[in-house]
Amino acid sequence: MNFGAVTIKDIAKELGISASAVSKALKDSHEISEKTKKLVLECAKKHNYQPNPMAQSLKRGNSKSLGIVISTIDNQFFSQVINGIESVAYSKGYNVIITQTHESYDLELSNVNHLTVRAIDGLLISLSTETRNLDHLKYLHDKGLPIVFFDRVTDELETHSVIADNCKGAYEATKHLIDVGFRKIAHVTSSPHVSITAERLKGYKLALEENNIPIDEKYIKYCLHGGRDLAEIENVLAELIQSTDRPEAIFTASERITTTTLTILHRLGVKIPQDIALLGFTNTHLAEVLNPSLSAVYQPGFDMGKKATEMLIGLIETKRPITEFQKVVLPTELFIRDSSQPVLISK
Amino acid sequence: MNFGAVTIKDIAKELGISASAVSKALKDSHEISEKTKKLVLECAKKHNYQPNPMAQSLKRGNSKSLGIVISTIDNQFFSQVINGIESVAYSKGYNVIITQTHESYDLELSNVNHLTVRAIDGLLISLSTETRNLDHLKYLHDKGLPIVFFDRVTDELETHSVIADNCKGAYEATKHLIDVGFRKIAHVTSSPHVSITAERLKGYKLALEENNIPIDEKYIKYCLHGGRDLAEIENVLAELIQSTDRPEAIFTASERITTTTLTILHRLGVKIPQDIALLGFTNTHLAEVLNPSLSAVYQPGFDMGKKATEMLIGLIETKRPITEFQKVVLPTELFIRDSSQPVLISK
DNA sequence: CTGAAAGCGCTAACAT
DNA sequence: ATGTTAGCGCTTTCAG
Repeated sequence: MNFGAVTIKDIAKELGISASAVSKALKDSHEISEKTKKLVLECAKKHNYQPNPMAQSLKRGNSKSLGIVISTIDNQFFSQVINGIESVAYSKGYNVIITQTHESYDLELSNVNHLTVRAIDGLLISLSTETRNLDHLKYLHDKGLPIVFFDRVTDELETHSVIADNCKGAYEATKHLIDVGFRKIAHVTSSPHVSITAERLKGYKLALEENNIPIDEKYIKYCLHGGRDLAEIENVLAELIQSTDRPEAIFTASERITTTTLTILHRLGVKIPQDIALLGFTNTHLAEVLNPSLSAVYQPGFDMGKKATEMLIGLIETKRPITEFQKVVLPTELFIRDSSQPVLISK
Repeated sequence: MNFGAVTIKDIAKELGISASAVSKALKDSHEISEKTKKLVLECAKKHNYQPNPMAQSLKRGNSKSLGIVISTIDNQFFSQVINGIESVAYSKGYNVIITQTHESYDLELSNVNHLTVRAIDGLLISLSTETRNLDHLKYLHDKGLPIVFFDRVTDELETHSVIADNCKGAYEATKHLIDVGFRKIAHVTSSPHVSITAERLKGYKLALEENNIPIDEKYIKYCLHGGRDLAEIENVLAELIQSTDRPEAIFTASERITTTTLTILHRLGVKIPQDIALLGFTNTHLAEVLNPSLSAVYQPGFDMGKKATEMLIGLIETKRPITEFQKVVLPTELFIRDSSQPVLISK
């Protein structure tokens, strides 16, 4: 708390004027004389006066804070998003409360509840892998809470959203694998109920179709919990590797699945890219120093956070109700490195 | 905000009783009849009553939130610390406001100010690399704000702190490098004004001394901004590499310096460990799949956050003033991988 | 057992 | 130009 805080009352008393005069002077009201203003400002500075945000919030009915719900902070992509969010939130006087779902619906529910109980002015959310029922968000949205979705979004609520161009990113990635000569390309992805899964899958299939490669469902593997635990991805990879018709390349669909796949293949002694090539969505800045250097689809995490927050604050601060909702799509970037090359160019 | 929120007043009106009765019933006061309590509880549940936290805070003079100041969230070590912090904060009903200094004193100053203005009940801080003057924290501490330091700490304030056993971690790392046969061991570290720098340097020197290796100042390189930008580390590494007496191994002192060093050496075409061996502090879960797999000193980030938060909440919630302050030291773990081996055992 | 009233710090409509 | 008052939602004496 505002320890030993000086209040408006204290200043009023010291100056022998009323509290409301001080309040008005502090916000440079036209109905206060210059002399008094100067006096008040000086006194406030002298005592390092800071308005009590609780009192202001109670009065104004806002909290100047934004809630964020993501799967986990311990993830390059999301920490970049958070950096983007903070870069605009702080400059507009909002602070930010981050909560993590760890891909669990129950945690998402309790986090959203916790946040709204704690009084936020708006919510930024990337849905958990498990989430299928959106009633908790619809309820709040109907009550008037501004919400902006990013990354894992939904069409069930009418509001703004920001995503990467997942379909195109996946398309380019798959096309690259085809271009360098692979035809048996597996796709390891998250739960089919998550928006990004569908979008990335679409891009993957598109690239195959365009190149007359039949889509083989046994090469498409879902991790229902988004790869929250290693075992989930281990099982899926074991199936692919032990398959009689083993894929030549794997295209992985998320930060965690990508890096975990690399780790598991390493442990299994599967050589990349000789035994199996690998390319995946990841924002790790270590991609070029991995073994082998990792071909990657990079998402503009920082910009995504930035854009989502701008839109959210727009929703919060606008007077009239919004009727037009935007779906912002940000481009991804494809980085070709060694892990997706059919012949390893060793250094 | 609590959108369309039901207040105590609303419940009171609906039930035809007074607001204070409702308030008391809600906290199961002994001076309210069981019958009324049941009525109130039912009504509250029916309308999904949530107390307004602003009003409660204003009344109680606390905010149930903790401020965190770290250098950056985009860092495995710190994101693990945050996970630890949240694990205890939420369970005790506190929420958490994270701010980043990006190693800048000015940002630290404005963040700390922002946080206290926003009314926090306590502060968890890892000092920025640039910070030398602690007046901003002393001032708040004197006013009674509970503060717990972690990671980069100071002796200038009398309060709890939690650190890794940096000296021992550095000692073990250096000793390992000596044991496998290196004698020319460089140390690339952060600013000499930061606590962890001194501690790690001490361990480094201790290991050298114990093995009768003279300490050579030209092998000790400081990054005054903690390696905030690449160029800083590039310069330092260039000096080491171009030295006529090039070191055989480098021991790096922080998450960012370690991973950046690996990246730069890669780009320069310096082979690890053949040309130069590398071992450093890092918490990245990708260490084993780096090229080469990276020998690392691992800090218990999660436990550090957990412990620091437990102590902070202890300070906040205790009635009587604390006189005994603890300095908790958590063990590090050394992982030997390929990057520190004099002969690479290739797979 | 229940209610009335005051007050946390700030603001704004309404006096003066 | 300045002061008075009421009230945001909740808690806590203090009366009844």
